[in-house]
Amino acid sequence: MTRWLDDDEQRAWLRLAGVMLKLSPALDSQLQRDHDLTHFDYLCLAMLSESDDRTLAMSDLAARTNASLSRLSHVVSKLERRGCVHRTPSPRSRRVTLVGLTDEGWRLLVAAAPGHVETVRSLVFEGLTREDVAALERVAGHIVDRIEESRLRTTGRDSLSG
Amino acid sequence: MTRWLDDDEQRAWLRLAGVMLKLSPALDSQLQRDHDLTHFDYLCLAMLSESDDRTLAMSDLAARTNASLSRLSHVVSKLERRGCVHRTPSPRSRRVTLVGLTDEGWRLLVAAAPGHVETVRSLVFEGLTREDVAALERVAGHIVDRIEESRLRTTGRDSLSG
DNA sequence: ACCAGACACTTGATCCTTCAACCGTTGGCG
DNA sequence: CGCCAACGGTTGAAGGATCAAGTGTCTGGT
Repeated sequence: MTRWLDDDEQRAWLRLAGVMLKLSPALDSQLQRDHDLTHFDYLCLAMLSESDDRTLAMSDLAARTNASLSRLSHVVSKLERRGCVHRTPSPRSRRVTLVGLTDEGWRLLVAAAPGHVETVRSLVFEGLTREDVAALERVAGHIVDRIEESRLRTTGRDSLSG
Repeated sequence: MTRWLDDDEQRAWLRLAGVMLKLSPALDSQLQRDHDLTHFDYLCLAMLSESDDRTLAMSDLAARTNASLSRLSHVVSKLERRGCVHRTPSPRSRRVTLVGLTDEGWRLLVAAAPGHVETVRSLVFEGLTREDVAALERVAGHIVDRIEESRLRTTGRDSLSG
């Protein structure tokens, strides 16, 4: 019935699980210690900083940070209390709310970026060849795409395939 | 000052972050829905099932699941309440506690394994070449190793390097 | 014009994870 | 022997993520 993983796949899977289990905490821990930020907080600020007017709709920001709207909403509330971000109702449509990076948020991002990038470099990229980096991009992209597809497959239609 | 990421690295990093952000929840969600298990719960049961006597010391299990002792302790308590696992003081040393998989835990694992493996296969391995799998193992292993090293570097000695 | 359903979000409860503090045990050293 | 630092593990509180349910808005069909 079940097609189990062969030895190569099993080893690769164990390692990938290791990355998920260890890398997130490692990034969180550095950012938390140095700037009282989660890695996800940082990602939100970073994505906003790269957008026109440093502003995005909640949905767009959620898509770019790979997060659920619910998760994002909680985090934006937190960042808003901290003065890093502000919500505005969109003039285009009354159901979208725009999130904008404040000067305070920009300053925090600028302060946090070097340490974070240094951590990423030293934990991930240091010692990788250009081919490794290319392979990483390819495989990681493949996985993200497959997850995206499967989400569409299960939320899109439920009644087919029976 | 800071050595920023070049374009290739940045794209690869964005994708890897995407994997961490999306894959864990995807695995959790399937296991949660079908068997009321976290991916981490599952990993604990799986690691125990592959050990002699289906038993490990807390520290060993923590190492194999890439978890902190604290996290593991909470989870083992939960699995214990559920009857999947039991704690025993070790006869060898009074400070280690042994965790053993119960028959109930074994049954749960056997029931959950096919669906979980199917999910992993379809989200990760389907469509990857053998070279991709090898690259994944190599790169992921590299990252885990670097994190391990850096942990030793910062917890081992604090007073040196000044 | 109307209504059903989808969309864009928000909220509160619940659960999971982390953090700091703690306890008893053990190994090493004077 | 007696001390102390490190080890192995547990706990409770605090913060983060998820889930289910809710609000208000927009759209498409009739």
